[in-house]
Amino acid sequence: MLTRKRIVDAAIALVERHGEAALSMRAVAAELDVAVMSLYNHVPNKAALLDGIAYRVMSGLELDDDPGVDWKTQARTLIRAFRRVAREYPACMNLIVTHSVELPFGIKPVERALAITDTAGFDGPTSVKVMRAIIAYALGAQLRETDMVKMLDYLPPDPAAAFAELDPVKFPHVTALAKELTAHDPESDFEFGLELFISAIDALPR
Amino acid sequence: MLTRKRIVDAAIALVERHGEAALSMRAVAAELDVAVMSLYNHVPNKAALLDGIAYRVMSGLELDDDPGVDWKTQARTLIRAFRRVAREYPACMNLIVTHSVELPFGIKPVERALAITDTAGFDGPTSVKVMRAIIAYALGAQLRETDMVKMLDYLPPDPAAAFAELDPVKFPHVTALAKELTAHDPESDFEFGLELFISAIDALPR
DNA sequence: GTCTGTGACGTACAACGTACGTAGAACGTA
DNA sequence: TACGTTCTACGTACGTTGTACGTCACAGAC
Repeated sequence: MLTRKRIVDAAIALVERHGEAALSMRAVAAELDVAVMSLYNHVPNKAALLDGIAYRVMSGLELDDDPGVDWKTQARTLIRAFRRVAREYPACMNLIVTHSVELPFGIKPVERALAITDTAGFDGPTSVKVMRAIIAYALGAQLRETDMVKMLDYLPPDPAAAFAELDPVKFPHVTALAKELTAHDPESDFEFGLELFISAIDALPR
Repeated sequence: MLTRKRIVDAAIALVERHGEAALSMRAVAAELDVAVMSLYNHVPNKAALLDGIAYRVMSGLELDDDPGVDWKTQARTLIRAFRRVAREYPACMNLIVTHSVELPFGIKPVERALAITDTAGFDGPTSVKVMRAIIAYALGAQLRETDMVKMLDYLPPDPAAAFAELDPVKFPHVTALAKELTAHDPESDFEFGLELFISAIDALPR
């Protein structure tokens, strides 16, 4: 029996295995060993399938509310939950952020974030701005990461050498930091920015 | 005479007028009143055309180096230069960030950013991390902004009402902040996050 | 004149999303 | 058992996309 759930599952598996470009209705149908048009009995169109992927993936967000700890720990936990999902479905997450499907986040995470900023002591308008800044950072970090991967794919076998070959007079810092610029530890990069953000929020006047 | 420059110009105009989805080789050819395949004498394929768009748009970045002011002002100026470009070519910028074309930024802005963090007194590795965090934020803010626009398009005529109709018991903060959540002032949102970031960087140990 | 590019173009093809019509299976009702 | 209804899987077909390939007109060198 064909089912919307089975279709979305197959689509997710397909995207994770062969990338976003491989996601076509025909490919999904082949994956499930059915005819293409059979899919349309359960999914109105491809955009809806993307929405289904986004919803399914985002549903994996673990929003365990532990009101015993301080707001900073709560905030870190929430953001890292997002990161965990992104690590579990990297290709799908990339698809979600770049296609801005439906509400990019559900409402539950938003509620959770606003609850956290509330316990941190901020008024409503400030809470919304803080949340938006964090969302922007999380989305952007995700984007930058896939950019980085793509860049390293394109670049010659030794990217650091390519950087170092630039004119050191015109690009003194880039050439000097060639090693750091091509090294790539997404997790520590992300954590660095996250702590930066949280400390800045902490320093904000109430 | 058909020219790569004319092709890229036409493509940019087309994207800004009718959106990314309207960018097809055939549409560009029609815009220039030439046959489709003539384009391929100057552009190897569509991906290269996207790269051309990205390069052209990003070249509009004004990187006026004014070493008289403190690093915070320099940083603000650099980031706002990016914002200015994004405001001038919103649709193209959206295309660039979502398709992560080529080097997402050129090398010159990177050099400039590292120079700024250098004068701020950070060592190399820290400078790279700081720069990456800022890039992530700038990219994400851009993304979040177009998401927001799309969301407001989809939502019913009065989005605030839709938010407010949610169950106030399950979503107390969202319903209470319905007005702030649907209000949308990209510039002030962006500036808020930017100042947050800069103050956090300022507070960082050297 | 002839030769050699070079760039504009037409045709053609594979892959895509999907509108539409059909056929068969499952089921309640008589 | 017979019949009508509903649901779902499917085949065919169309328009649109990127682009490989071959052709053809024209410009400049000799």
